[in-house]
Amino acid sequence: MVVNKKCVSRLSRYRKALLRFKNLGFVKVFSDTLGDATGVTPAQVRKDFSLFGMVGKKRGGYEIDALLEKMQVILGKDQIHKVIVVGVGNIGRALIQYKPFEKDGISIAAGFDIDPVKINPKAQVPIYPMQDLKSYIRKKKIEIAILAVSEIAAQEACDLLVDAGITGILNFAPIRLQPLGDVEINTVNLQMELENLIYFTKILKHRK
Amino acid sequence: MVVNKKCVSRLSRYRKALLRFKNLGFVKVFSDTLGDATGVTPAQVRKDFSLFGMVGKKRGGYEIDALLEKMQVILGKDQIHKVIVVGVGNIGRALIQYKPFEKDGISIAAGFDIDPVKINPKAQVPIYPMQDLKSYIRKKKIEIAILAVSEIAAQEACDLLVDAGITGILNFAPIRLQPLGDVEINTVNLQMELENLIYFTKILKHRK
DNA sequence: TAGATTGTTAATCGATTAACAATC
DNA sequence: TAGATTGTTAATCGATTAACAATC
Repeated sequence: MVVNKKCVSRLSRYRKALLRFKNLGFVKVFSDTLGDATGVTPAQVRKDFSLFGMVGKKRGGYEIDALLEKMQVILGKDQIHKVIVVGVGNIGRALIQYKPFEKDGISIAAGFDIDPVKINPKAQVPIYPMQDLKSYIRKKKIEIAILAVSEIAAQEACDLLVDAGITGILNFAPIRLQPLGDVEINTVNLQMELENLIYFTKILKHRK
Repeated sequence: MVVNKKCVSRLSRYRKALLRFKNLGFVKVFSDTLGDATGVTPAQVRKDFSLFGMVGKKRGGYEIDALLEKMQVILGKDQIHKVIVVGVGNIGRALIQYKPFEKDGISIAAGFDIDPVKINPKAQVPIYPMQDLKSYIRKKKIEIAILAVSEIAAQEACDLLVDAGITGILNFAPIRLQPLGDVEINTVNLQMELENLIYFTKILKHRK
């Protein structure tokens, strides 16, 4: 079982490129071709594939359909994943309305917020009060939550989510969450990303 | 000159923790304390500091104020950075309104979009048509852009930005941009992040 | 002084890449 | 068959950690 995050991310990238190839009418790819398309060395492609148990034919390359089918299963693309959004501020609202998720098999099932003004159970994506969070997660068997609350509220919300049985959190609060239970957390720290860019931009300038 | 991305990200983290310590009235920290607070080994803290030329006193630890001052300069916190947002869809709009940027010295100066309906030069953060992009960047000496257009429009928009002189791009389109010139690109791929969570969530379940 | 903490060097670890035998 | 490409092993690379001498 592959537990390397980068490796799994590359798998997503391969998959996307393969779908493109398939659309163009291709049936097979070589590690070389796919590497080119994804910015990865051919050796890396072959290594990754063998790690995930995807085999090709010496000299014949890899069959695109076979690869896609296997990836489908590995990445859980064989079913639609229901995700909730906790915190319906700017970011939360944007993600609730974010279209591209749909075609990726990700469906935003509901939003949650403490602010009574934001509650709207009748909306296309219903927004419920935080009190309903736990029962909703349990009833609908939600596993993944997007956490888009403020920095100060994030840890508490995280604890609630874990307690309710959430096992994956995409966190937009600019802090390192310290989970109480067994949960996978990916953090998108926008400030840090920009800070990073500012730093490297400065370096670029100095190099000239 | 440190060109390691992870290392710079840690610097952001240290800075944040140090601000917290300072607020609590602390004057010095040890690599041990700071490591604890940021989830980094003390050795890593010291290594990072020495890489950035920040020194402490043997036995005395590091002076918080001195560290912060140095970090301020390294991370460009001594000035306000004007950033533009290209693509005023769900994500773009959310980022334009995202409050926490302000206290981080990041100011969203303007938005740009091709859709005439979205243009609004009178708004608090004015939204201009794409035609004005290049002249705006040049005139206002913008260095960093947030790219929040659709996947199909992203590469072209990227080229425009680079041509106009942008040196840092925070990209939200789920593709690997292939820049024409010298530009630093950080990509936030939301689909991939969720896909990743789905994968690891599945693993967690199987382990039980 | 004795003790604690830095700063740096060396060791370790993990991930990527190169190389090449196996084989289609 | 000759040639090309996989699959895997070994080499390389880079980043993290451990260790410890220097020193406050």
